Amino acid sequence: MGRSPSFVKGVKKGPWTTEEDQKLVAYIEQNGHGSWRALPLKAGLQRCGKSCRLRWTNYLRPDIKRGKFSLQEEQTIIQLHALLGNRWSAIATHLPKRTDNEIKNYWNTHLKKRLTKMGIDPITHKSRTAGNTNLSHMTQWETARLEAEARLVHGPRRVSNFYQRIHHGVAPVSNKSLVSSLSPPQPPYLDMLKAWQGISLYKLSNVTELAQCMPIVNPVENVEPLSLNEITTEDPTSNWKNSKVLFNAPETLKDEGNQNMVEMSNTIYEDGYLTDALTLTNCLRNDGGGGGENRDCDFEEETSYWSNILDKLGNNSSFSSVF
DNA sequence: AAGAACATCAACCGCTCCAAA
DNA sequence: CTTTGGAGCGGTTGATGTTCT
Repeated sequence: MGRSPSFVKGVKKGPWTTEEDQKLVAYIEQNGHGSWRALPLKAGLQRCGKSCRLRWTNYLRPDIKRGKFSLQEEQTIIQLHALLGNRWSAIATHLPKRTDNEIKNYWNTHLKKRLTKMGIDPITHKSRTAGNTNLSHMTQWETARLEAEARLVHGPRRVSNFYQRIHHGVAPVSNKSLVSSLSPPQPPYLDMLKAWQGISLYKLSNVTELAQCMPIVNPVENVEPLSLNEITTEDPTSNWKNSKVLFNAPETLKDEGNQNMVEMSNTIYEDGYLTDALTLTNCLRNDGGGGGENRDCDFEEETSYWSNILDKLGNNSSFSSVF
């Protein structure tokens, strides 16, 4: 694999030999990489600094996990891709020991094809059939989602259900699309996604920061479920900052026509910071909206609702500190 | 068995970002 | 404020491996 070696101005290209690898590893272990540009000369390599950096970060680094991606890793990639698009480095920050290059390759060679096969657009993460008919498009969408899950999930599930939820909405792939995706009226339960979009637009300078507070943390096994309604606090931010177990409440959401019931099961997470977009949404709603309840409202009402929330965020220092 | 077609993934290229001068 | 250069990112390439016909 790789490319055939070529020599330009004494700089070697193409696949690395074992000897070159050994030289690079030995040098970095002893001296650190320092300036990549200066490294090849010091390490006795006829490579450019860029090539050395790439070889080290994508292959030789000791903290790299190689081999097959686990189911959880796959789901994490899909979730994050739905939110971040092709921001591989940001996605890689949530997959310990995996490199952005590896994730990118895995997406292009496996996951993208798999989603396409399932009838899901790998760019928007929306069902390709959803817009083609006026017949219950959410039903089709849900069918595609369930089919996707059935194929993706082969064992017991205890992973974030953010994937499920985000598939009901627009998957932003850039800051620009984040902005535009806020404009059109959407089904009320898209508010989970809107929460993230709103925060990213108002509180974060870039999407990478958003990724860093994504709900991808270690699930806690064997913890008794809490009712979503048990999460009540005057200061919602302190709730999810300090709580260990946030919720594990089964929730039923209705689609926009109130015709199809969609069962959603939330997952318990353990962490000291924000763990789930729905938790955020529901905590913020304890000001009278009621946690997790279905809300039928028009776009204007939604806009006003989110303006209030964003005002609240702006006045809350502990919230800001999380980000 | 052999060639074609497809899949995989290490590595390169060109671009952007950002800190330092 | 502008310029410069290093580092990093995402898209793409192409050699090699695998499957299909």
